[in-house]
Amino acid sequence: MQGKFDQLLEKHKLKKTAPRFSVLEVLSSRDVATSQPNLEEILGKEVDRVTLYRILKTFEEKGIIHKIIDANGTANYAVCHSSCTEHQHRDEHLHFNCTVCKKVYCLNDVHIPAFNLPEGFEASTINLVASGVCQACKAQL
Amino acid sequence: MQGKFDQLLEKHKLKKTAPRFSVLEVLSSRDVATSQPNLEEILGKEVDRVTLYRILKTFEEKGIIHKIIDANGTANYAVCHSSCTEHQHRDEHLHFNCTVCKKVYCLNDVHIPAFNLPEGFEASTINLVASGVCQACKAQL
DNA sequence: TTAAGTGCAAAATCTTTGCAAATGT
DNA sequence: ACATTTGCAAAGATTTTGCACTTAA
Repeated sequence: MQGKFDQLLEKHKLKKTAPRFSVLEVLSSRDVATSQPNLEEILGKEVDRVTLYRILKTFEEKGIIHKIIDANGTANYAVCHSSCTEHQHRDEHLHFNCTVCKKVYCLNDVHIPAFNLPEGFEASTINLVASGVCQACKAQL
Repeated sequence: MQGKFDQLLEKHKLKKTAPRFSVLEVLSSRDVATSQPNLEEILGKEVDRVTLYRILKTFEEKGIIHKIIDANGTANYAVCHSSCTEHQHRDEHLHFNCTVCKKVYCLNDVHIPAFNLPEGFEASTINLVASGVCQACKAQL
């Protein structure tokens, strides 16, 4: 299904280049968010490190992928699940950061419960990251 | 009230040095978390950058301060509000990251609501960061 | 053809490490 | 006096910038 990426890039008026396809392939082949260092490792041969920075930045601005900062401050990326646009990201679901395998799971089904902010505060984005041991890693203990 | 810091350092078997007092003074004089770059700026003359890294690391390990990674992946620090120990941090309250003034507020009064993790996942730490415009900044618009 | 995108080199930052000198107990 | 802690210098890592070359449209 190559056409999927074609459409995606077209939709955002981005040129269909080899490095961009590589990035999309890696990110969409995974059910978890991928850290930038990890991406570099995987794409090392095909995509220049600087190009990767620029692609990730562009994709994020266009709403194609979203960035999750994990507990260590490392950027992780995942293709946007629902309808992110250039103007508004909608990735307000729970992320789970496994401390053993370092994976960041996008738990799309768990929605963030409501809470009250003090008078005068207004939130535009909410980020909920839980850290602990994931399903898979716990099974191996 | 100099004695407060003295006690704090004694309690954790840390030597009472000038740089450490400086860090504690800055952090506790503020009701918001302070970013590391900001700390460097403030302490630039009195504390070496490397020393600052080490102090922050030590303090965090001892449970004297806690680290909040903001939406940009930058580390922010605040003195622990309640009873953090070397073994367990209890900073599971909401943080509010203002996109205008960049401050990170510790909203100790807003507790994180409960949510259900999928089978097999177990969270040891929870981090909830809301981004938006804070009280003070909104008033100035 | 030409604007957008890439890759390399190099600058600018940020973070860590090693070690001698200084400091608190 | 002795173990800790600091400050400097230097290595390592990360991120950004500039610019010539390449490529998709």
